[in-house]
Order: sequence, then structure tokens, then C-alpha cells
Amino acid sequence: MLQLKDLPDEKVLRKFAERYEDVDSRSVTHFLNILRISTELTEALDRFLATHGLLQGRWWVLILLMREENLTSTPSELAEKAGVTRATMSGLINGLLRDGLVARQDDNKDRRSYTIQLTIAGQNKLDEVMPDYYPRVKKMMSVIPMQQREDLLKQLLLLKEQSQVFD
Amino acid sequence: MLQLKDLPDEKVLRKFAERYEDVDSRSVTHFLNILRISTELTEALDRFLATHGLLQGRWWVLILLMREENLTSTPSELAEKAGVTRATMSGLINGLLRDGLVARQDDNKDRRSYTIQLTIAGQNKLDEVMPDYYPRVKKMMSVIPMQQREDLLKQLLLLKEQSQVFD
DNA sequence: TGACAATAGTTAGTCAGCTAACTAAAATGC
DNA sequence: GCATTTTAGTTAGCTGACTAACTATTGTCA
Repeated sequence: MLQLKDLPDEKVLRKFAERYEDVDSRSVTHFLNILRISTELTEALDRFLATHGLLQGRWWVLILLMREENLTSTPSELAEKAGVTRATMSGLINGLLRDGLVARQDDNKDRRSYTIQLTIAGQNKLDEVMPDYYPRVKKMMSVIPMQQREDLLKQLLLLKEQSQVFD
Repeated sequence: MLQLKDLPDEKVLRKFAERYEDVDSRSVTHFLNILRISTELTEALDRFLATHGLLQGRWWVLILLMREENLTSTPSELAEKAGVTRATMSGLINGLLRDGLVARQDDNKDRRSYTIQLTIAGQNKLDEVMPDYYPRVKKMMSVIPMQQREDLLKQLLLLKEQSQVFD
């Protein structure tokens, strides 16, 4: 994510515009500010999860498991839904196993595979975090009226589609 | 950052709302979408930098150095401006030293310290990347009219201020 | 049916973030 | 002027992201 604290001011942008052509100061400023603010929102969420002894990656795995009918899934499925590689999911699962928040059952049919299930402890952890999480999200989002929220999302979606300019 | 690919749909949110009170589906959906889209913008930037053999952390260090009058700074200053710890900056600088993009000079006055200077190779790297970067940013941002951009930033700033609800 | 391809998961190595503990040097203050 | 505190940077160990190479197993099909 964009860690940069010291965003370029007008003076810096002018200096760079001297050396490089086609520097649109406002575009650069807007783009960097969007990334910077997003980082800060993520960091706020991370800090919140940390107070409950969780990190984002592991929290998502627990939530993905809770979505399942029998609280069970496989490493591959979890990796795909979480948007990480299977290698990364291996590490996340190991951490959760160590903490006892998930349990492992070998698959009888496919001996390469196994399933991961949310344990009571894992469910308890979510029951501790989620009732604290939802009201905070609601409160935060409430500062923006609904119509503006829709507009905000619409513009961000436009940017996302346009982000192929970087490819 | 928010890696989660599989955002909750209405069905999932209803399921969670059964167990937890005060789940505002729209707030959660909006919040997660903002984080998700931001991640995708960052990933687009990362992919772009990767085509030039760079990663975000190192790129910012080079830019911070180029901003300086004599292309020189200290690890501590760089860490602060980049928004990372000095430990992290140690690692970034070592990578850049290995690649020859920055050079190190010991400080005569303070023997604990040293300065880091952008090398010709480092400047060349920026001269390769930046003229490719700026037009892309300009093109991407141009899909949103200026007034909407200002609104977008205003709303995001509101959210950022309100993100203290997570503390 | 037996070779080959595809799939599931792990391991090793890289990068980049963090904290905590450390060394060395400089600055402060009695 | 010496002890203490502060500062600069590094190191070690944790987390979590990646790729590439690996093992083991299952599936395919000639």
C-alpha cells in the first residue's frame, strides 16, 4: 500500500515538471491522495483487529469459514476466495491451527487434500469481534449521505476500470 | 491491504445479520468496496513499477532523494518521509545499494550516521519510469471530471477523519 | 494399463512491513 | 567531566505477500 507520508507539494511537483513533460499536478495529487487515504482506512481496520488479537488475513479466513454451511472449506477454495496464493494460505492456516481457531480433517477420498473447519474457539473469536465491528462501520459510513456514497463508489469504480492504463 | 476477492453478497450479509445485531448491509458493502477498489489501484501501480524492475518501497526512496537539492538524505529522514520504521528503511536502502541506485557516504561529523545519495544509475532509472508514469496517471484520472474529483476527495477525507471510530 | 497431465498442498527463498533488543555515538545535565 | 539520556542505525524474529520448484496423488486417454 502507499506508505508515503510526505506527498509532493506544489513546489516539488513543479520541480519534477521541469524535468519531465506531461506532469499534471492535480492528477498526481488526486491519485496519491486517494491511495494515501485508502491506506489510512486499512490501517484503522488493522488497528481495530489488533485490539482483538487478529490480523486481516486470518480474520478473513475465519469469516470465509463462517459463511460455509458446515463451517468447513479447503485450503484451495479459501485461497481463491481470499485472493491469495495457495502458498500464502498455507501460512495463514498454520497460524490459525496453532491458535486453535480452526481444525484440520484429512479427506478420505482425496489423500492430497484436507478440510479446514472453524472451531468453537474460532467462532467465539468472531462472536467477540463482529458485534464490535459492524456498529463501527455503520458509524463511520454514516458521515456520508447515501446519495454521495453511491456517487463515491461510482467514481472509484470508474477509476478501477481505467486503471488498465498502467498495463 | 484488502485482498478479499469474494465480497459478501446479500445472502451472506443476511446470514451474518441473523447472528449479529446492528449489521448495516449497505455500510459494510460500501466500506469493503472502497477498500477493495483501492487495493486494485495499488496493484495496478505495482504491476506498472514491476515492468520497470521496481517495487513501490524502493521507488519512493528514489523519488524522495530526487526531491532533495543535492539528491542526498539520511536513513532516518527517508524513513520518516516514507512513513516506515528505520528498520524497514535499512532493508530498502540495502536493496538499492546492492542495485547501485543509491550510494552511501559516511558522515564525518556524526559517526553513527551516513548519507544516501541518488546515483547516476538511480537518476536514470527515474528518468525511465517517470515519463512513463505521469501520462498514465493523467489519462486514468481524466475519466472523472474535475468537480467530481474534488467531491470524491472530500468524501474520502471525511471517511478518513471518521476512521477513528475504529480506535 | 501405463504414461502423462493436472491438481492439492508444502517448502524454500525473496521482499517488505513490524517490534524489540541491541551497539555505538552524541548530547545533556548535574 | 562523568553519568545518563537520547539518537542513529542494525539485527533478529514475526507476519504475510509472492514465485518457483517440489512431492504426492488423482485423472485422463491412447
